[in-house]
Amino acid sequence: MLQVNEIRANFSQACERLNARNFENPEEVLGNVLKLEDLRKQIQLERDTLQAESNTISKQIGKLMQAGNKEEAEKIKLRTSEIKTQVKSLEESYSQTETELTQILYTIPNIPHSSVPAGKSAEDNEIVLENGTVPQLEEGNKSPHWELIKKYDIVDFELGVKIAGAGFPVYKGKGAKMQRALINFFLDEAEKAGYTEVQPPILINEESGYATGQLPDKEGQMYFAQEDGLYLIPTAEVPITNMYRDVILQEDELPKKNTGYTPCFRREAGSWGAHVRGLNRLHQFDKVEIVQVTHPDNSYNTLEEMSLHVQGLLQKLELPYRVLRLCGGDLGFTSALTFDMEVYSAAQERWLEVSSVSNFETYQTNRLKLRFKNKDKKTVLAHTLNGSALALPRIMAAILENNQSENGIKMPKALVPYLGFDTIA
RNA sequence: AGAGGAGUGGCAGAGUGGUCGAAUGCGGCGGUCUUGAAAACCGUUGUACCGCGAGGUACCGGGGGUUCGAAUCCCUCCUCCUCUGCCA
Repeated sequence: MLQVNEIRANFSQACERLNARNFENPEEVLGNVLKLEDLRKQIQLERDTLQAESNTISKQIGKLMQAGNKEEAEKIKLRTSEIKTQVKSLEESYSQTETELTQILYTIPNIPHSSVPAGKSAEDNEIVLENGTVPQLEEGNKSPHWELIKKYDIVDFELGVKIAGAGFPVYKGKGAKMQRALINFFLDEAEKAGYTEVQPPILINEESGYATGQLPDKEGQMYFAQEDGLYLIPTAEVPITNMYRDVILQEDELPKKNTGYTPCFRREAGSWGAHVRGLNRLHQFDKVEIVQVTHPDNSYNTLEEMSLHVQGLLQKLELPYRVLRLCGGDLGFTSALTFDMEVYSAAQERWLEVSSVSNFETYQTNRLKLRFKNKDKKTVLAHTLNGSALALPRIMAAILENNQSENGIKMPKALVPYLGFDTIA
């Protein structure tokens, strides 16, 4: 959620940046925010003044009662009942105004960083760099992963359909082992990079969903357990970042670095099509996430650091990849700047997104009330960042496709100690 | 899941209708003393919002109510502890 005082201080700049992500009528919407806040302040002033008077009178009544002067006390009581009705109605318009204000703020996405290119869709994303060589597969060994997993019997979609439904694969044998190996590899690498591992709940309450911005924006994309009012997490970002909700840190405690492995659940309603075969898009998948809470001055250095960490993983897995700077139209609702990492999937002959590394600046911390005490002992909002490091299914798809040959599928060296085998044949 | 008990400032813990934003202790911060440290002593020490300021308002698990006035009384929800039951 944007900070109103920031909107006020940088109004035209905010409007201009929101245009970069195709937000409609920023002037009108942000203007409304300011108007509503002014109104809120005005109502508060009125209410507080009346309340102050009422408090004073109440104290007088207390003294009179103690002195035994009941008559005088009854007399001034009249005024307080008058105040009471006024305060009550002011109270109502206050909370109404405040609700209206937050409702609007919930609909406003984060303001894109100045480096975010304007653009409508993924096609306008900027390619920052490409790394690694795209393998040339020989004819006859150019199968997409959905054929390979059948051939070697390592992932079974039909079985998943029987148990749950489409998009819930069953990993079997070496396929299951690959999952476990990747999770351990990613967690170990994150730990080496200074992240503390956590295992959070994978169901979250409504408050957590609002705090990191999945609600109300992505309501329909999360599975919901009606009976208990809990959502299945779409990413570990939600529970991990929410560990710091309502927390005031000391400046020297920053940065906070956490990593966690969780399953992730996405309903992805209506997004089934040609490009979502096999492991490309699932309702349930595994992911290791990295999350940082930083000083506002450092968050963009941290974003770079996190991006390099993810790239390091891809290099160790010997996967060709590229890094994209997302354009305004493709930028997530809560993000100020996002880099996507895509690996090349040699049989599908296309790039697959495997990680998204984002800086949310204060957009999340404002809702989280995640702050720190700076050197001047002032309490200020921290910045949050997170990134996938990494999401498993598409990594698995790319490893399978890129390393296939007539002798089977060769595993990346870095993974062999975790797997206990070097080939799937 | 049932019965009982409890939720107060960083922590411990008092307060059961009026001057309580809240005693006291510990911790933290500043100072005196000391070559330095410890001890001792003195002072200070929550958050948010409104106001140019003086200052004001709200917050004692969350929400609602009674009252001129609520940490204190009532309702409701949540959490924790103890016992019983169930269970990976």
